[in-house]
Amino acid sequence: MERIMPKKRILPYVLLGLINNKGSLSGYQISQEFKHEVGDFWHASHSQIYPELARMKDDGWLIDHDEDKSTFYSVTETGYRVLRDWMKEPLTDNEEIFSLKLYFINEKSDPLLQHLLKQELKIKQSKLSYLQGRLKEVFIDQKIIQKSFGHYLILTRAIEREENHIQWLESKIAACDAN
Amino acid sequence: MERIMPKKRILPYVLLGLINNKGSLSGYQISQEFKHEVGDFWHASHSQIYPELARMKDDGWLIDHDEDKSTFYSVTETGYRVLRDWMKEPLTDNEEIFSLKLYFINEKSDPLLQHLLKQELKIKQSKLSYLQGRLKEVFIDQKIIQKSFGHYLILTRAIEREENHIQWLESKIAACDAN
DNA sequence: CTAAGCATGTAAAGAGTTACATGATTAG
DNA sequence: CTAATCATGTAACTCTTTACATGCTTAG
Repeated sequence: MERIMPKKRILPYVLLGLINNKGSLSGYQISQEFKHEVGDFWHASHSQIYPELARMKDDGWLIDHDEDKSTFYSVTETGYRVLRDWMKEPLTDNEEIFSLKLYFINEKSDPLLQHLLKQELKIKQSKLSYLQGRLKEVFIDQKIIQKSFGHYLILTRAIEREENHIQWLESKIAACDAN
Repeated sequence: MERIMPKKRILPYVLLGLINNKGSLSGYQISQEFKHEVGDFWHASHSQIYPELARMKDDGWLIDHDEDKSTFYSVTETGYRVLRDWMKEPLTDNEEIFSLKLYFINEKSDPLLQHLLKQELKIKQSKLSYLQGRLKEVFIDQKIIQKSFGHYLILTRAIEREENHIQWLESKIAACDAN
C-alpha cells in the first residue's frame, strides 16, 4: 500500500541555508551565489528562485524587506528550525547533499559538523567495500579488462576517489575531535 | 536573437552507449545496469527507458528483436555514428559526462581514450586554479574561516579532490602513452 | 547612446519521477 | 498459494529550463 510521496525537494532548504549563511539575500544575489562554490553541488535559475522565495515567505520561513530596488529575505525562527531539522535528517549516498549541509554550517563548534562527517564516513566506507566487491566480481581476468577498458578505468577511479574522500573525512574528524 | 535551443539530452546517448557496450540489451536489463557502476553518474527509470528506446528505434538508431518475452535492442550503424559523434563533442566541467564517455570506451587502443583524458585534464587544471583563486579571495583571514567553517571545508575539500583527480588523469595519460 | 549588468517576474515546454496497470514466472 | 522478480507500458505530476517580458543603472 503505497501512498503518494512526492520526491523530497531540496531547493527550499538550499535557499534557507544560503540566506541563513549571509543573514539576508535578494533573489538576484542567490542566483549569483550559484555561480561560485555552491554551484558545484546545486543550481537553480532565477525563474525558480523568485517564486520559491515568495512561497517560503507565505509559509513563514522567510521575511522580506525592500531596499534599493531589491527585495531582501531573512530566515525567520520557523525557517531556521526547518533548516536545522533538514540538516539533521540522515544522509544518503549523495555527496551533493553532504556538501550542501556542510556548506550551511557556520561554526566549527556546531555539534552537527562532527555528526555529518561521521555519517558520511560510514556511507563512504560501505560504498568503498561495495566498489571493491564489484571490481573482484566483474574483472575476474585480464581479458575482461581489455574488452571493457573504460569500465575498468572508471571503477578503479571511483575506488581511488572514495579512498581519498575517506582519508579526508577521517582527518577532519580527528581535527575536530581535538577541540 | 536567441533561437529555441532545447537542453541537450543525455539519455539517448547513455542508452546507445550501454547497448553498444553489451551488444544487445532489453529495457529491463538497462534499468538493472543503472543499479551498478553506471548508476553513479546517470540514472533513468523504466518509464523513461521504454518510450526512449521506441523513439530511438523509430529514428533508426536501434533495431529490435524479440526473444523470451523480452525485446532486445542493438545499435545500428547510424546509431553507432551518432554515439561516436557525441563522444567526440568537447567536454565541459561535468564529471558525469566524462565518466559516461569513458565508460563507453571498450578498447584500450581507442584514440578517443587519450583525447578524453587530455581534455578532462585541461578542464580540471583550470578548475583547480579557479578554486585556488577563490580560496585566496574569500578566506583572507582566520576570522572568516571561523565564521564560515563549512564553506572553508568544502572549498579546501574541492581543491584536494581536483588535485587527486588531476594526478589520476596524468598517471593514466602516461600509462596510455607508453603503448 | 548603447551594450552590459542589475533586478524581477511569468509562460511554455521538456525532463524525470511516482503511481497505476497488467501479466508471466520462479522460489519458498 | 503467495511473495518476489521479470517485463513492459501509460498517466499524472513535479521539477527545471528556456524564452518572453519589463524597466532601471552604469560604463565605455
